[in-house]
Amino acid sequence: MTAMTLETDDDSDPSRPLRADAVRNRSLILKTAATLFTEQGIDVGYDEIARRAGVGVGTVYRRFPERSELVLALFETRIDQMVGIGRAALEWPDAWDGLTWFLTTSLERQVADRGLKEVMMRAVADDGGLVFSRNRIAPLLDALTHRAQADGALRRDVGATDIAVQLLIISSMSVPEQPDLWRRHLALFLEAIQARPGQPNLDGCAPSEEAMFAVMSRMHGGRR
Amino acid sequence: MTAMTLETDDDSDPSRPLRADAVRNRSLILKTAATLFTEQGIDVGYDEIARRAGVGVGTVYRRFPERSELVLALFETRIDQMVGIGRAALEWPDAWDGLTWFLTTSLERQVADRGLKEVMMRAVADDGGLVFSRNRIAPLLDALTHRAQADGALRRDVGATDIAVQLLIISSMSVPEQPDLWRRHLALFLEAIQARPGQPNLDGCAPSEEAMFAVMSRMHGGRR
DNA sequence: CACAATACGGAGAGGCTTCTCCGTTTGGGC
DNA sequence: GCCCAAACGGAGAAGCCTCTCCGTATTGTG
Repeated sequence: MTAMTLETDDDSDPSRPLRADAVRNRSLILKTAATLFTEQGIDVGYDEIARRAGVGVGTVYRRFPERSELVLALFETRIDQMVGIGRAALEWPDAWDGLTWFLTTSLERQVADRGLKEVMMRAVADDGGLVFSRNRIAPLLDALTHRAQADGALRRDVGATDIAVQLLIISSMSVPEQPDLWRRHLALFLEAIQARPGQPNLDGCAPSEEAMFAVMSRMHGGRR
Repeated sequence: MTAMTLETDDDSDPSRPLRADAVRNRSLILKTAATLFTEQGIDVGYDEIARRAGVGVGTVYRRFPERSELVLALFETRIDQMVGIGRAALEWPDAWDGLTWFLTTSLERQVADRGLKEVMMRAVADDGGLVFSRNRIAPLLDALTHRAQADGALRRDVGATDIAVQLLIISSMSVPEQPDLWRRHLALFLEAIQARPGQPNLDGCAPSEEAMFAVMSRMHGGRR
């Protein structure tokens, strides 16, 4: 399920391989963190990860001095998949259906995985090591937006950042009490952004990058 | 600006009046907290309040052992105003316009006052002393919803709780970078919930009280 | 098998809150 | 003006993080 591909640690000498016990512990930590991140989000304490992995805190810090290294090692493949979904959506014959499918599928994944949802949010808001995922997904959403507008299906006064903000907001609507609540509100949003004759124009303009950052970090409380 | 009407403290003997210095400090604290709550939200540390009011922390804790007492003392009148707005909205000749006006006006107030926004959220999510405000506003939103539906202006498959959830979510969209962003998204939401011929039906059902609670507490991180 | 080099564990330092407690000050009835 | 109840201030206890450090254990190489 998880990558193991990254050379996140042993910063000094890249050739020196990890000792056998270190390798064992590293994957123990990754496996444990994967579970904890999905269930409780990417802010679980290192102490908790260490305890559940049966290692000392020191070991976790030694292997992943930056939390973002741990997060990246675990979510890289999932972000790759999101990018894949975006590209596939661009291939759909109908632009609107492609956009719809992209939003639905992204949300399905984010709703099932609290960690992923947070990664997507922080990817926008953080100045840390997660920005890269924003840089990979934003152009896709842009392309999907423009394509649907060119097609006359999406209203011209909404921007990709409007959609991004709503996407992340709607993803916060998944609660155990009513797991499909987000689908209703996605449906409502989709109806709202569909181009329709005689539609009044929206005031203002789509959020700037900075405004979107601000909304996102406000939304989750914004750690570190 | 603030109430001073509540008998929040001196729990033991209600007859015993506060000493002059206590009264002076109490209103100092209220004045300071009013500013801090509006600017930084209702979770500012008591230490901060005490420092800015020029009193000791002990004094703040003595006067307001429960944070909710302090919050209530400060937001009661503002909540009264919200109720007033709701009632006024019900008087509008056109049901849809009344609902629209209510949502816009509530949001204007919440956006200008971080504390108020949080109070409205917690009023929903908390089991603390704030539930009462939820109990006062919910019936009004209910009435506004039903009225607009009876009028054929509001689609019948959205519930008051759908609107409540969106209301609070949109209020989180106010950021200094783009202070009017929320207006765009309110406009979109309003278009989405307007009744229109040949509209597809929404799946699922409006959030239960519990689901709404859960969304709200998740939204802000949910203290205490 | 010996002995670096490497890695381990977890106590505890440091930083942040919230909240308590008690020695000192202040108020106001007499 | 005296005196005690009432109120004050703020040091510090307690809880909860993150992160470091160092004595001990494990690895694998010559």
